[in-house]
Amino acid sequence: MVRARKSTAKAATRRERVESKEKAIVSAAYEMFADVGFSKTTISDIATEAGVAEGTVYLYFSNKEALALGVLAQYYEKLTDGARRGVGKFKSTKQKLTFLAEHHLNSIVKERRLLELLLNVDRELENYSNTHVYKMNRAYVAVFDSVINEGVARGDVSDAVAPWIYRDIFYGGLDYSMRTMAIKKRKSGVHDVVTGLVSMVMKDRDNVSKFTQSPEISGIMLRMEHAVSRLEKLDSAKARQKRGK
Amino acid sequence: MVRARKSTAKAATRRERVESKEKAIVSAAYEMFADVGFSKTTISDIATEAGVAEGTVYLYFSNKEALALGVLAQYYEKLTDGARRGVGKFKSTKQKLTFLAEHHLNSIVKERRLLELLLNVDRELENYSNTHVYKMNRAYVAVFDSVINEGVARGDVSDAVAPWIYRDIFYGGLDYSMRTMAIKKRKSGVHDVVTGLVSMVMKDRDNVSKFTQSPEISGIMLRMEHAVSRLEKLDSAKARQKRGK
DNA sequence: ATATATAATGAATACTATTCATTAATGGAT
DNA sequence: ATCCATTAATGAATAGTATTCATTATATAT
Repeated sequence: MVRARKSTAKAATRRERVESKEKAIVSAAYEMFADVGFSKTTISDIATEAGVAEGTVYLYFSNKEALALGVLAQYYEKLTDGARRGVGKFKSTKQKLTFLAEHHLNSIVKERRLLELLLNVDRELENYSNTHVYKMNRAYVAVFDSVINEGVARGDVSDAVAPWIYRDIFYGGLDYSMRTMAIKKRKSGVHDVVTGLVSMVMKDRDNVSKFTQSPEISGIMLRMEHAVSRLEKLDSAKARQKRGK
Repeated sequence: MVRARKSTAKAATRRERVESKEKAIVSAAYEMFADVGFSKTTISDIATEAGVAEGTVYLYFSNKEALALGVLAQYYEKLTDGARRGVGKFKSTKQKLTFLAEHHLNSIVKERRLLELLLNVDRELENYSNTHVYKMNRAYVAVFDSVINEGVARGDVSDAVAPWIYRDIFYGGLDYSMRTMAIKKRKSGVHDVVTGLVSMVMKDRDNVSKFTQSPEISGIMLRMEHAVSRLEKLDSAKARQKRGK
């Protein structure tokens, strides 16, 4: 940790040094925001941790909130990267969705406070749609969207619901589930949440068996079975008759 | 607004006066938190609006955050009341869920900042489960839970997913949808979100018709129909034969 | 009417984000 | 190598706000 800030000194060009200092500040902030939350970490703490003076922070970020946006940008970068990588490894829509759900849950469980940071900071701005974080968020959820669109094309996902609604239900459901799991202190629920959510998004093929085993359908099938077997007997009888003629 | 604080003077007993003053403070805070958000309203503003001195606020709430919890308690009271009333008016699970979704969405759209307040303040506390707000939250979602449990008993809702997971998906989905609608500035989506969400929670009976009209199933049914009608013809022919004997 | 307890006040305190006048470091020109 | 101009960094000073607390007012009981 002491040596971490040496990276500042190593860099050769001025530009590089400046950039690495910015990274040092963001990293320090990232760590502390994730650790004790936004309101409880002071600029002074961050500056100390990053090995700079308080005023220096303001050379890189216009205020504490802007710094939070910087942290979130880095957060999304990690998230998006993981999502893209993972989705590439799977073939079926169901597998891809399952991966995305698990990946999201695991990530936000570890850095739960950053999610809160996101929810706070986010829409204080009026022009949120123009911020960098917004664009990073779009990039992240674009991974989900493309899986959904592909799923619709393949017939795995119903097109009765708009993709953006699936998306909000998916991530809203995951985030809220994470919260209640955190409160209840059981992480056992992860699997149940993921399968529940995925099954709700997928046009569930398994439901076919539920249908065929439902009283209505199975009753009809039974009657038809009888009818057909009777028909077959008659048919073969008739055939024998004909042959016998 | 000037006259609002007269209610303080009207009360007869000391206890009543104290309680009405507490209400005045909470109401002032409620209004301002909902209006400009937590961080941008000062205790001084709240005190002025409530017609008391700054120090007085601290006689009723130990700090700003505790005041926020008081505000949220009142918020939940309203929400829960509306939810209970409305659910009572409907018979079917689908109608009840639809009502709950619409009620929630409409409420949080109007007082969106309070939702953010909730998400912020909430789990800063380690002992969140012991807070009053937590209990109020439980009371609110209990309305949903009872609808789900009833739905499962009636066969309208699959019991493959745990109620608490339905709940998090439901409210998480609603809250996140509200946010994206707020960003995109279209409130047109409300209906789509509600029907989408409700259809995902319900064991959708409408899917029966989708199945029976699907190429696979309708093909089988057609062939069976032919077979059975042939059987019936043969049957009646045989009957005629017998009678003719 | 007085004493005692309860409530309310607002100036003083403490904590932090943010600014800004001052100082240091850097890289190119001579 | 030295100087100059530009860029970067510093941290003490400022400003804003939550919170405390010594003091004052009000209400109830005797």
